[in-house]
Amino acid sequence: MKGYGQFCPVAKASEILAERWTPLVLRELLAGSHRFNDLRRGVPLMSRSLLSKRLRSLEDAGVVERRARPGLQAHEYHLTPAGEELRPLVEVLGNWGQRWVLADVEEDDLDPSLLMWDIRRGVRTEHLPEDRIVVRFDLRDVAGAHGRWWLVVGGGEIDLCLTDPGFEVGLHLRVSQRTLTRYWLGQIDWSQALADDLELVGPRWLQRSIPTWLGRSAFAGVERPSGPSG
Amino acid sequence: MKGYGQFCPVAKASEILAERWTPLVLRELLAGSHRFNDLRRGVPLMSRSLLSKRLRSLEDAGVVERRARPGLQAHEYHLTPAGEELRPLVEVLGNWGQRWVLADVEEDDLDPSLLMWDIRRGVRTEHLPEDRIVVRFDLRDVAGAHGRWWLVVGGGEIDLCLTDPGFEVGLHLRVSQRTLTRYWLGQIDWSQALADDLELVGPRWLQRSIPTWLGRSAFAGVERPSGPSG
DNA sequence: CAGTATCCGATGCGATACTG
DNA sequence: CAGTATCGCATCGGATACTG
Repeated sequence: MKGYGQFCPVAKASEILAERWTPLVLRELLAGSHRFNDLRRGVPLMSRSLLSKRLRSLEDAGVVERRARPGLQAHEYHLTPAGEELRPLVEVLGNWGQRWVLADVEEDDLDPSLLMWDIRRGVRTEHLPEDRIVVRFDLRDVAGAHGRWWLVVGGGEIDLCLTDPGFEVGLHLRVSQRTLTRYWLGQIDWSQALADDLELVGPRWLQRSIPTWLGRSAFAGVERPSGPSG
Repeated sequence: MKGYGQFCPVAKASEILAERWTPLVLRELLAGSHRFNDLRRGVPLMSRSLLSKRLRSLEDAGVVERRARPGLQAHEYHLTPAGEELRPLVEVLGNWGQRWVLADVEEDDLDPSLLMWDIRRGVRTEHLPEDRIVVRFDLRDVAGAHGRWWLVVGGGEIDLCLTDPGFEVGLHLRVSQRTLTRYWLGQIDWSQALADDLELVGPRWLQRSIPTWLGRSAFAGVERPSGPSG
């Protein structure tokens, strides 16, 4: 049996949406990913076959539209109007998760690639300095290739590299992935991150500017129940 | 693997909420069911073991509180503050389902018990006549025991019976379960139901009053995309 | 009534290999 | 790159039986 055998709108919506991975795929689509491998980057633990299958189900459900890319046999995945209207759902999920679930970040949920990809996507281009800056991130507790990143920003351009792009590094961050994740999520502020284990090396003015253009999660501002007025 | 391995609030919330049956269990709790078998009535196709298991998971997640009932070894299930804050989630799901999924009611989703139970719960007591009235429903296309119902309303009392309670029947409805379901869901109005296959037998004033106190789904008023301004 | 324990079949899903 | 097909296991979940 697939459905719930109920005419209730909550049940009919849940048949489509309350499946494993589906809300995360929607989150990625709503965040603006359209290509298969871009979507994959947002859900790295999901297998290709399953992502393919889910996209197909969502297409059948009228949530996703698959557009062929001319020449190639690849596609682009876009939300239909019905899919766009799922933004409130993902927001409500995220707000609730931020308020009630993320008491502490579990070790299993840390993922340096996901974090850096989010950071890249969240850079506030409107607050960037004019000139190009290379920011090096050293995630001190991450061994191997995923422990060093170069973020190239400025001049309307944002790039994230796992290998040294060669330009001079303007600012160098050394921080544990936990602290950077907690800052990203809004659990601690910049000064608390500095107090924990964030170290900055570089010109004073750059150290000052970075929190203005380094974004945070869309849910960073959600008030927690144990907070001031909760 | 159980979780999604992501620190994202959407992912953490989905680990708890985007599981099979879970949104429907939440719907029932939000609708005010607290006892195991009351919950079951709202999700009749869910097995007891699974409902038990889900309630346990929700308890572990801090969404449900299980209270022992003194003397008995039974419990009452109540939403915690975190659980109460899931009301917007269920509303968003229902709104979206109403707008985009319920194009037509599928045969598999019809369920006379669920429908009559919903109707019972939705009776607008504040619009009821003073005196007790017995309304008999004949679901003409439902064979067997679930095709005849007696709704006893009035004087602050609402009862739903599958067997003749013995009182004099004040109003008699004959209608297909599809038409009654479509009215309940807001897909057709009362006059359209009468035009389809709804027949009423009883005093004129009672025929007039019934649509004022017979409620409809909480999502009946949600505008459909193909509607006037969509 | 109000569940819990056990069994076992369905299927969900990841791994791998393959294709244009 | 952008997926799809196949295989096999692990888990989910329904049926049944059992308990206080």
